[in-house]
Amino acid sequence: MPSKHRSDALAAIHETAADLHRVGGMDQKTMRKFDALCLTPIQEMTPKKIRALRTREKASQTVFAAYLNVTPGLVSKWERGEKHPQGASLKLLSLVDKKGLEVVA
Amino acid sequence: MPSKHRSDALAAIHETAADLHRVGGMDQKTMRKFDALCLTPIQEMTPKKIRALRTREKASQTVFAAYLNVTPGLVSKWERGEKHPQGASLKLLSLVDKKGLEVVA
DNA sequence: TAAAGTCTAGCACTTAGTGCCATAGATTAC
DNA sequence: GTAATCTATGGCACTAAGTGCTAGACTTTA
Repeated sequence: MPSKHRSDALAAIHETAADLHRVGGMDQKTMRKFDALCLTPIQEMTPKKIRALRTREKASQTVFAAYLNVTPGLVSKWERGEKHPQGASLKLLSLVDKKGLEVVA
Repeated sequence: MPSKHRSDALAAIHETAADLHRVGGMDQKTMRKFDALCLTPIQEMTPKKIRALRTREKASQTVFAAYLNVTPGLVSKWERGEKHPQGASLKLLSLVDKKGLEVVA
């Protein structure tokens, strides 16, 4: 069940080939919508994936939490399925998944 | 009023010079606490700073929100001071502030 | 003139996230 | 051997961040 706002970005791209051909004429300031297309899709994060991610980075829950600017207790809850990251938290986890902990340092 | 968990990372570092000298002997897997020290401090984000940040990146609220995986409405609320980003959201904004929108693409 | 993008705004609502504390199993120090 | 520290779980109460929806006004593009 993809939430509505997820498709807002996609909705912003209901421009067809006509726009694409125009991209060449855009200066860097206005080709925002096109950039949005290049966002890495965000997959859901299961408890197992989160823990695997953290252990892959060889960080304790406390340290991992510090990197994400959240509480250690929350990381524990994520890994036990008590709470489910979404929005900015999910984005941050995806970032770490893709690029490693260092990028958020 | 720095929240408690903010100092957890710092609390994890109540190791003195004795530990620091030991760092040389640590392998990469266990020098976590030391890494935590290198986290860029997170400053609070005022509405003005958020808007300045977004306009600096030349993104509409909708596109900006897409990057952060939040709703456009929330970005609007941040910029009007109706809601205050914290935790993962704040971390994400700080990241964009420091490294630009591209790093979260 | 219409269509679409941009932002504000309000309202109802859910639940993520915090704070605190107590427990217990590992490690490490002394 | 035992005290300290790190580790993680778990519970409980609570706040407010964040979502969803919708309508309005303004500006830009076609």
